[in-house]
Amino acid sequence: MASKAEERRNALRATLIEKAEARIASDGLDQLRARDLAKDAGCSVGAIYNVFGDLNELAMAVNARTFQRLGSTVTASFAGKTIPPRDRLVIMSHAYLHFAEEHTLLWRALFDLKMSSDMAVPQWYLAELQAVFAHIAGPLAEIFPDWQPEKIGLMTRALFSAVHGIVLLGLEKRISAVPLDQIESMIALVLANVTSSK
Amino acid sequence: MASKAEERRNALRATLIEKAEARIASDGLDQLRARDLAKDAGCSVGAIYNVFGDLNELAMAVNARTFQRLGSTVTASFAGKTIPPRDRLVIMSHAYLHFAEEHTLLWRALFDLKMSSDMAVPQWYLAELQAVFAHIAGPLAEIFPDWQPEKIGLMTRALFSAVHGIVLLGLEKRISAVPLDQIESMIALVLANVTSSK
DNA sequence: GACTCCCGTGAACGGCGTTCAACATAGCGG
DNA sequence: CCGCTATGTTGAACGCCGTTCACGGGAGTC
Repeated sequence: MASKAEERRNALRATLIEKAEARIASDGLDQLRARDLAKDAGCSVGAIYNVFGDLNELAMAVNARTFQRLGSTVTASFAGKTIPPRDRLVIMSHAYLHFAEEHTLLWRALFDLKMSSDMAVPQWYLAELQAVFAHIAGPLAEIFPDWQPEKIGLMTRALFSAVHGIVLLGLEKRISAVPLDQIESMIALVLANVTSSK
Repeated sequence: MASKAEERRNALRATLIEKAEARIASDGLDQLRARDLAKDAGCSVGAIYNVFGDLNELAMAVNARTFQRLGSTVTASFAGKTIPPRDRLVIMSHAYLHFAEEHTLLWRALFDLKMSSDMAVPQWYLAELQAVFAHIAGPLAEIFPDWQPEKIGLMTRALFSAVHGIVLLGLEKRISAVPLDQIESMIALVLANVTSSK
């Protein structure tokens, strides 16, 4: 049976993801080195390539975890409470901001990784994204009951992108070190104006 | 006199910037190679390092040009015309979008370059950014004459970041290949709702 | 014409991701 | 319990990268 071998393989896979995540979290995706990783995981460099095709695949696996944790955090921010749709959008956005701020390098790795080259976008990626979009589209449909689904969809993506942009540039130190509560204000300001009925 | 030498040095500097820009525009910042560049410019690899400290400095010089052209494009989009402040914001944003779409790789290099490490943010960078902010703050002050300058400044940065985010994710193929006119609609949708008086 | 200084040159260096021939080991039929 | 094979593991080696530096040649000076 291959259970022994497969078990070790899965154990190594888990270890590699864990160590890679730690290294990305502390030093950034661009500082991930195969030799460092082998040392961290107590294996040889070649062993990495028996589990993952290349370092990108490993980084993808880390991103999958990060993305899921991000989704859970955003979902948990409003779950179980009864909150007006406008406030729900603000609370979710703030949850997104705080996740990005607390796990900046892991969060950045989600977008720094270039997967355009060869393979298609993985399934889990689109699934998580759709879940996030659904969380935004729901409140929007409540706020604008007369809007067509297409317009709701467009606004959903627009709002997600807008909040993402505010968080991205707000956390970027070189442009302007914006205090966290000011970034919160920016998000609230934009969302309040966008979602206020005319 | 050092005029002969200095002349050649400046000529090489200009050539290197030109060739580097061409290579970034066609292949992206991460495909910029010192050896390729030396071949393009007809010099040795070492000569590059007599003009620039490293390839980052050269990429910075390319970014400076790109940033100035971006600023000119956005400014020209509404110059000389008398346009209501709301429409001016939309027109500027669309000019930003089209510049990013037409010079995607050069535009992306503006943000991909990591200058956090050692040196301070260059002066031209902040100056150009302030010019862009001024173009946004003007219309905003017209639309919201009763807002405090601090709130105008916050909204200025928020709107810039939001539009940037919409353009960024809209042009990102992996998330969803959004047609250009849909990105325009998203920007218009957000700006219309943000700048509409309640 | 000789001397000096400076700058372009490209081979060399260290570090990277990735590969692969050599080796170790686990599973298995006898 | 013993070979035999097939699969997993290893780390030296490969090719490519940015960057450096000892060398050689050409310009400026007397």
